[in-house]
Amino acid sequence: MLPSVQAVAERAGVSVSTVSRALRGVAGISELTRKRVRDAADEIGYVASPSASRLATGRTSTVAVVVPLLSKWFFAEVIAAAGRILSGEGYDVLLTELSTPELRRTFFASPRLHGRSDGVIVVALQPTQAEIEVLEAHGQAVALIGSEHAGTSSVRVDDRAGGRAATRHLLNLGHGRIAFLGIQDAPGSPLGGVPPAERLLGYREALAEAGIPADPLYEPRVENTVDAGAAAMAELLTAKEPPTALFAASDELAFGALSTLRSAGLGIPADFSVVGYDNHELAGAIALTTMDHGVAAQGRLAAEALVAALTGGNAATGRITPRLVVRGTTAPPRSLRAQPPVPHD
Amino acid sequence: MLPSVQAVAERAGVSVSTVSRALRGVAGISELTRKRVRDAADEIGYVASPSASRLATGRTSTVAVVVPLLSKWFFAEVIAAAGRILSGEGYDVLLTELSTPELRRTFFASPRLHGRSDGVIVVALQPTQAEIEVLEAHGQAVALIGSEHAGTSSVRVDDRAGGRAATRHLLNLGHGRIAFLGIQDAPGSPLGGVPPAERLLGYREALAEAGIPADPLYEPRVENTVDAGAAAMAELLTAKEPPTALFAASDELAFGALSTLRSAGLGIPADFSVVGYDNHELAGAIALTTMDHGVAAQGRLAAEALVAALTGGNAATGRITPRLVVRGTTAPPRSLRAQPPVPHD
DNA sequence: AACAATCTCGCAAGCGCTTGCGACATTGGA
DNA sequence: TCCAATGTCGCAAGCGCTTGCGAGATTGTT
Repeated sequence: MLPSVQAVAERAGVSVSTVSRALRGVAGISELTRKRVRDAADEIGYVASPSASRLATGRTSTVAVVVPLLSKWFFAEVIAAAGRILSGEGYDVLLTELSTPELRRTFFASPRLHGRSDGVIVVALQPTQAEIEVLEAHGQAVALIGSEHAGTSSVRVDDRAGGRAATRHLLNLGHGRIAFLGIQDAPGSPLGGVPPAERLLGYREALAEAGIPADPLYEPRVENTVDAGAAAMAELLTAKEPPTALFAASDELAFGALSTLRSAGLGIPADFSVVGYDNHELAGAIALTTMDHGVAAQGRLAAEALVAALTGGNAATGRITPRLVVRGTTAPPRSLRAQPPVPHD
Repeated sequence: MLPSVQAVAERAGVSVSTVSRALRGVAGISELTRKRVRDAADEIGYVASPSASRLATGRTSTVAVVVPLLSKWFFAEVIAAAGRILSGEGYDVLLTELSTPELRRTFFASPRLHGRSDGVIVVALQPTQAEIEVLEAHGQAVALIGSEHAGTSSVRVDDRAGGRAATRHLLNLGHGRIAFLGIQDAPGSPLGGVPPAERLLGYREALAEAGIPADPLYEPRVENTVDAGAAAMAELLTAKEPPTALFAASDELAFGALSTLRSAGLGIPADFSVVGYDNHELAGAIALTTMDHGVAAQGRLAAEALVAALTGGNAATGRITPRLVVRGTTAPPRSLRAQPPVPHD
């Protein structure tokens, strides 16, 4: 039991209400007594009991961050970025990992957060309209990352543009046979929704622009893990006419693909080009060419939107356009490299 | 404003105190009325206000997890593992990132956590005895990861044994010139303490066992990043007599070293062997031989120890012995490979 | 000099739950 | 049949803070 308002009040010779107002900067207290109170509080090391003030005000100054899988770099990075904004604004951050469909279901069904947080940032997971409404019914302001819904704050990444850019980069290098390695929810994954197909659409658009027909065999979709990426790449190499380049929908998939390519004896980027998606913390270490979609920025924007909503603003949606980061895994296909450039026309 | 005890009490035709006791399983309530109360509560979707019960009981059912840097895999993994235990036990988990010395200082100086959490898991950061006492003075039970202090729970990794094992692996392969790449706090890092020198000690021990003198030039220490690892490796390659193998104190450093080695044209593991430390999520993707020190287990053990302490147990310390995971970055040195094995005596 | 407008601050009633204590009902034993 | 044990439940006093309202004190106006 640390000192209470009582103690401060006595020490400063004022009432508890004055202490409360003085310490929180409420108007109607003279500068002089305010200072006196502050000093008294400092002297005895007073700090208001969160539970008590939460009970009295009904606000918790806490926001929950909900992710499907904490240990993946993307989520950790988002949380870190959001957390910095949030704690800077005086909010506590409550962490919730919904790593199984079971957890996910009960989370959205029960009033779990009620009275625990004022708002929640939902990362990926693609909550349904109904699920969002449940959260709101329990007094939560909500901000979305990786999905969007009319009327609720969110940060939107233009993955279609990203997909286009990645693919065009490969096309511009001269590749004609470009495969796309997409993400598909594993059974038992908590994501509960089709992950962004936008990257695939961007890929197809770019191909169409170049007059190249889409080929289903070039569009495998697998679970988002290194191993799955490796396996899928191996599969692609067995095609009658294997691709000369790969656009992977995540860096992890790209990592897997690269490891398969390397152990297959293919030179990167001499024999095969790969571009990833994320600009993972370790993409640089592997020299992976990839799309940076501002992961930290996503967290930051969501946090800012939520704070705004919590302080009287209304729903806002941030936008991010991914940008290409060229490193060492992309180059013109071998077929083009020996011969001099063909004069156009 | 969701339903309160009042509402449940009226609906069930009992007093609020009975509702409270019935719902929390306190003895002294007949099974019949208990059920009646439970039903009433379910029907109107009642859930107790955390703030109110926290205020009344003085317990928060929350534990804080404090890390220096959230976005690093190690910390994310620890948090994830600890979080699963904690939420399984009914605790909320509060996240605190102390990414600057400034944040670190004010965190340990102020009663930040007071009334917010019942306990705290401090990961790395190596808090001083005094800092721990401050936490305890503010009513926190504490569990340590990556440091230890008499009387407080902690999980201890035998890094010396780990260092020995990694180095012996290299020695056993026949390497004689083995460098150690250690971790050193960057200025401005929040760690605030010398990171585990134990790995270095283990390395030296193994060397001594083999009768190989330690060489300061073979023991650079750098910031724990991929880039720093890459730079340090480059430096090592300029030695008059460069090493043929490296034991890196973290996988990130190893990643950096590998990238330097590869771009230097050295074959891995043909020309150079590397063993890391962590068994990073992506170590497999790179086929990195490394020491697994049960990162998730560390989080789990700390959480369990804390829960035990919170429920009346006393300080416990978990122990972990790292184990070697052999992958593709280690092999006998080139010098040994051409010639047939020498018959031992 | 008198009165209205402002400033400052204290009173007291909550916020929604927990819990010690006592009242009443029920049961069993003598 | 009477009394002591036991079992169930309600009363009411907090837990520590916030805040509407009103009382004095202070300042400015005419």
